[in-house]
Amino acid sequence: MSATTGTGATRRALGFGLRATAKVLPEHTRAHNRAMVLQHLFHAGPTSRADLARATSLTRVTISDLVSVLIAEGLVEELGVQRGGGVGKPAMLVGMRTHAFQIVAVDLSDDTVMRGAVLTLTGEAVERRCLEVDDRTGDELVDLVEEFTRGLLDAATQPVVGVGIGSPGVIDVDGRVLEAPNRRWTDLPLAALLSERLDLPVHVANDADVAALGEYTFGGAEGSMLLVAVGQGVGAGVMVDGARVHGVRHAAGELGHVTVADDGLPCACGRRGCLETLLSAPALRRAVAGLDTEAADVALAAVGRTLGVTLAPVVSALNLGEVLLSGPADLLDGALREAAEAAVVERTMPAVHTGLRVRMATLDEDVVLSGAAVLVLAAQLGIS
Amino acid sequence: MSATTGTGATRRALGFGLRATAKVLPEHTRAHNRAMVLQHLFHAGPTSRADLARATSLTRVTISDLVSVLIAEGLVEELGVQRGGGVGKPAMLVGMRTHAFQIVAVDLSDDTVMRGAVLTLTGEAVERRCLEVDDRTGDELVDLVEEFTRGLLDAATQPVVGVGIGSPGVIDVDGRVLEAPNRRWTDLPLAALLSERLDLPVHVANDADVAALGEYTFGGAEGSMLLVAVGQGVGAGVMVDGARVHGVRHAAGELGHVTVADDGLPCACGRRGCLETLLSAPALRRAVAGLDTEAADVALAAVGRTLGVTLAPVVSALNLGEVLLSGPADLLDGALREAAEAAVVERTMPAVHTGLRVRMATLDEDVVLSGAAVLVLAAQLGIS
DNA sequence: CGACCTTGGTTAAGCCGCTTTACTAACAAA
DNA sequence: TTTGTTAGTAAAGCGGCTTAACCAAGGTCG
Repeated sequence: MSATTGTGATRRALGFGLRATAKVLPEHTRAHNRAMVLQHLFHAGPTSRADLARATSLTRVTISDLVSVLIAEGLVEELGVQRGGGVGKPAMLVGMRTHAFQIVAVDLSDDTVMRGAVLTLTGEAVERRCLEVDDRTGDELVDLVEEFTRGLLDAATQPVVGVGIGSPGVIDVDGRVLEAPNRRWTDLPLAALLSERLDLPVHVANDADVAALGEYTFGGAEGSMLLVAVGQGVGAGVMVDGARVHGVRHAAGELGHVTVADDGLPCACGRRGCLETLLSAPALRRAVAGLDTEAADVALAAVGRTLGVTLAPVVSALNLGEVLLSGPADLLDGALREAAEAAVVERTMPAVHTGLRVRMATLDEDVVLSGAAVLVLAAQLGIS
Repeated sequence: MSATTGTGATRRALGFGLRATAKVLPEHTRAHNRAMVLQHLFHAGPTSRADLARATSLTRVTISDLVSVLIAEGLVEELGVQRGGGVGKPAMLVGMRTHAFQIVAVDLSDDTVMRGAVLTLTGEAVERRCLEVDDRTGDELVDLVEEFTRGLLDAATQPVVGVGIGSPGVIDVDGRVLEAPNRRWTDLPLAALLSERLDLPVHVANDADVAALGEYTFGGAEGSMLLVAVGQGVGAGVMVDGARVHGVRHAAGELGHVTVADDGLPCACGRRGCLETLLSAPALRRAVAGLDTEAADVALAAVGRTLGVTLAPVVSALNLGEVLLSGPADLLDGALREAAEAAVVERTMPAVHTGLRVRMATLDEDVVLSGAAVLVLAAQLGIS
């Protein structure tokens, strides 16, 4: 027989044992290669057509064609010839028009205030807004999000590619909020709803997942990484081999309610000793309240160690390259982080922990907004 | 701008922040759709062209063309008309010729004896062989594997699609053994070497990873799952959203040397309290030696609980659907398994553990052989 | 200085792979 | 027997990439 090589088809588990793959058409080829070009321009900056061809291993002909379409769409522009090259005809640089389009991003991770921004395609904030939530929940909260988003859309000075939203809760790939107790959202198709009302592509995902995505694309994080987002609670976003992990019930990353202390404090979830009872902004502030620096560091290190102990099996199972901490730096970036790193290193084998870093996220308060932007970039342009 | 939708391009992290995607050509479209057809025939059995078209959402024309090629290659055959249908022309069933090709699989997970088999495409063993290793290591062991494989190839009664090997150690995607201390293999391109010598496609992967793959394809396991392989040590294979997890340094699944006891027994790795000091066939046998059934169950339950405590964060981070245990059933399938399941459930939130099962692997001693076969099926035919 | 070389980019022709449309084949129901 | 329904094939067309051949615009070198 001929040793024909099949593709590594993207698979998805469907119920019991049935695997579905989607058909691929010639135009998907185009979409893929187009995304590859945009991806390159996005990360490497202005590039000549010839260099694009070399980078993608497509031919100059195909690249030229592709670029001409992108120029016609306004996504790309010619930037003049590259001076000072060697022999041969000097190259014409083409680059993404990163400021000619904008993205609206909304961060719902805080219970009390929603934050939003108008961003360029490179994630620079052009306009920021905040809005008190005033204990609104359920449909009322949806209306408020819509209104808030409309305001941001009005503030946009360029065509908007789409809206990205990071929200707490369990959210499926289509942006349906399956469960977000604090918001009183259950099985709410938030993305579809807003997309309909705003007549724009809207993408919704879990805030911690989105934060991980943001760090991956804008923060330079590795493709196998876990981000621990510390706020009113704890969540995590996980990326494996460059792809977001969703899990069987879309609940991947729900680390806040793993038991970490056998006779720990009671938790809001009804059980005892959850990670969240120790590691959350309020819990940490309580833990260090009234202590001098030294004593506070001891307390923080204890929490850090617990985090490290909890993450060691995860790091081993996935052979992660990085663990990022996101949240209040005064609490996390110090004794806590160091103790967590030490514990992970101490409790894993060298093959797993060599090269591993436990570090702070680089995007600070904008992680979720940036990540929400990546959600849009990835879905609309294939960039991440 | 036009709201063009990009593809979810397959990405891979390359060093720091650089992402590479491979170009896609029209013929990749073909390969993908071809794999999809084979995949369907493999899992659903004989199917008419018209049903294949409906299942894949390709047109009957394309399916007919694809099938005719597969028939010409000998991979597929017509099986006569489907009797007793409703109105209309009765359909001609086509099916994979699962017995017209064979796969050679080798299991190197045991230190002392290598096991191998000639399998049909559905994983049925046609011939089994064993060979004492006699403390051979390094190049000598490679030669022995080659000789052993040659024997199996000679025993094959049908054309062989390829050779699959499951081996302990850290192994990269190209089948290069980066590190396998007990075999004295370091940075050994085993797959390339054997492929060259045997003039056949050879695929090599970690034994636990391969076991997970086997359970996924032949054992009906879910797409987000972790398999704990207990033998002379402990390893794990992880699948997330239907794809194998490799990790940054190809060391994903190395759970044996996670610390689980703060002042535990000394481990061969030089540290103390590794999971492997409690959970391995020898360690378990020692633990229950001389105990009556009840006392043995208490001892096994203690280990099971430790395993559950270790896995709880992993299950939460990935929202796994299943955890499988593979190894000696007399030790694992009972108090140990139940305690592990109880601990995972007890220590994770409902959204994570509802629907989760901790169960025994179904393929018993053949897991690694079956998995090695899947390695070949996936690489050569796109089936998994 | 002009011929030649090198590199960037475009045009034309061709192949591959899918779709739509239109056809034939084979059966059940009326 | 006619009609309707479903399976499968044939022909034409379109999208998307490649190769081959070309022009453009600069260096290098005799």
